[in-house]
This record gives sequence, C-alpha cells and structure tokens, in this order.
Amino acid sequence: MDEQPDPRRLAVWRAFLEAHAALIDVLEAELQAAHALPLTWYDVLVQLSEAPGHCLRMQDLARSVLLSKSGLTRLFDRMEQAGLVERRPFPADRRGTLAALTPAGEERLRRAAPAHLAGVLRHFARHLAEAEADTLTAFFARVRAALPGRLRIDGPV
Amino acid sequence: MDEQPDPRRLAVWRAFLEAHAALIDVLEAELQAAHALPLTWYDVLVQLSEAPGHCLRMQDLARSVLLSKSGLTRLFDRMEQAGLVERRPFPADRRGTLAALTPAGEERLRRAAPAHLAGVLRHFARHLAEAEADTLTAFFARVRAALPGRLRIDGPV
DNA sequence: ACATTATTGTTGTATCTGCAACTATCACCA
DNA sequence: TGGTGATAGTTGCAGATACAACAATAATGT
Repeated sequence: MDEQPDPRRLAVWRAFLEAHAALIDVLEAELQAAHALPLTWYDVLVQLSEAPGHCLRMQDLARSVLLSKSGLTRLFDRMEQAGLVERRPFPADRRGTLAALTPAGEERLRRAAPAHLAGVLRHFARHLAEAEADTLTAFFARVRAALPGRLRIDGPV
Repeated sequence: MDEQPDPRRLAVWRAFLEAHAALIDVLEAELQAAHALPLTWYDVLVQLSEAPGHCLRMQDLARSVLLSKSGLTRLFDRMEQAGLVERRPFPADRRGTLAALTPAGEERLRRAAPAHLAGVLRHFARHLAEAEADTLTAFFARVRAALPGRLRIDGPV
C-alpha cells in the first residue's frame, strides 16, 4: 500500500477522536441530567435488556460493555446497590454468575431510552446522509474486524 | 420529525463506539510496548511540538488534549518528572504558566511518531478509500461543530 | 479416580480523572 | 486608588478503572 504521510487521512483520525470525545461528553451530560444515569449504567441496562431472558454471564456482559472483568464487578456492585440489576446463581456452572435486570432497571431504561436515542440522532446520526450511513458502518466494521479483540482484559498474563 | 428507531443509523453509532474503543486499545498498547508512552503523553508531546515556539499555556494545552485543568496539572507533573516537558513562567501574565517541550521530549516524540502514525494508518486509515476520507472528515467536522465545546471543564460551577 | 490446568468472578492496590475549593494574579470601574 | 469580580493553575478528595493475585469450580488427561 502507499504509505505517504498523507495529511488527509491524518485529519480524519483527529476529527474522529475529537468528535468522539465531544459526543460522549454531551450524551453523558444529557443522560445524567435527564435521568441521573451514567452512560456506562445505560449501556449495562441496554445490553441486559437485549439479551435473551434479560440476563447475561458477568464475563459476557463485561465484553459487551467494553469493560474489564474487575471493572464490571465494581460497576455492577454500584448498580445492584441502586436496585437496577441483580446477581443470580447460574446452576449450569457454579463458578458463574448471572447478571440480570430487575423490574426497576427495566423501568428506568424504558424511561431513559427515548431521550438518549433522540440524543444520538440529534448529535450524531442527523449529520449523516442516508447513503453515508452504510458506508460508515461498513468502514467501522472493517476497522473492527482487522483489530484484535479487546486487549487489556484482566486476569493473569 | 421522523423518529422511527432507524436501526441503520443506530448501527452506525454502535460500530463507531466499538471501533473507537478497539482502536484506542491497540494504539495505546503498541505505543506503550514500543516506546513506553501512554497515548495521553504522546498527545501532549504532539500538541506542544505543533505549537508556535514549542510551548502553550496550560489551559490551552488542557483543551488541546481534551483534559480538564486539574487532569492536565497531574499529567504534566508526571511528564515533567520524567523530563519530557517543563513549566516556564509566563511574564506577560504572572498567573499563567507555559508548558514547554524539553529537548528530551522532542527527541522522544521524534522517535515515537513514525511508529504511531504507521499504526494509525494500518489500523484506521488503511480501511478508508481515498474518496471516503473527505466525506468522513466533513461528517465528523459537522458533528463537532454542532456540539457545544468541552463540557466538564473543571472550575467552580 | 486423581492430579493438573483452565476458567469465573471478586478483591487488594495503584493510577488516572474530574469537581470543588483555594491562592495568586489580573481586569475593570467607580 | 481601592474594591469587586474574573481568570490561571494547584490541591484535597472521591469515583472509576485496570492489573495482578486469589478462591471456588470445572474440564481434561492419564
């Protein structure tokens, strides 16, 4: 491949980083203001609600929300204390734990989702022409596919 | 407005988030492995090296690297201790401090930059067709422009 | 059956970040 | 000139995250 410094492509990278940072900031602030939910909490609720049976193994949930095992353990502790989720034993494998949504968690998500999705639309997707959407998804998918899965998962070396 | 869930555009958002997380992970890991530099340190070095006179006010630097004032204070402390940057008095306004690159910092950046830029190219820009690059930059710029500047800067309410 | 190895989730600890409060300095205006 | 408020940077503190070590359980091979 041609490997010139190529400032055009470098510019994309900068723009990508800045857009991401700004987007996360706004969406987080909006979600926090409107429903007192950090984005990470929202993400957990979404992943659980989309899972079959509204529950997931802790480790799978960790991968879904892009967090390390220990990171999720602590996050889940906080959310459990808030009554939005709960741990259940997983009979099939007694090492495992099932992370499940409580009714309160479902309700909280149901109330917060519309505003958040509207935010994503307003701040992000709105700027996307119909045709561009697929191009972009495909691009991100290519990037993602060529990358190793999550590094920095914890556990011993 | 049309407020259908619009899964196509939602998919872009998800793909965007996942690609970002994965990219940061790999690039950080590579930079760390090859040059013992966290991405934040690299960013500071780049911003300073691109600034006129190789120095910037602390607050401007904070904005450039997308960090809060206090966040930068601490980050800069660490980098100063490592000898890569230094604080200089700013005569024109004695409240201010100039963040400057040391020769060691310049040297470190000069050695690390090629590998990092190659990484950005290999993991990100390579998947981008020539024509797509401009489309994408424009899109991110639109997103960025429509957004408020950094929220969550610190300081009293 | 048993020993060895892998996997699951949690915990100890360190790092990094932001918010709010603080000090020092500056800007402005009466 | 003095006073009031704004601004620059630092610091105390709390929150969130990752890595490494750990206990409990499962899987595998002999």
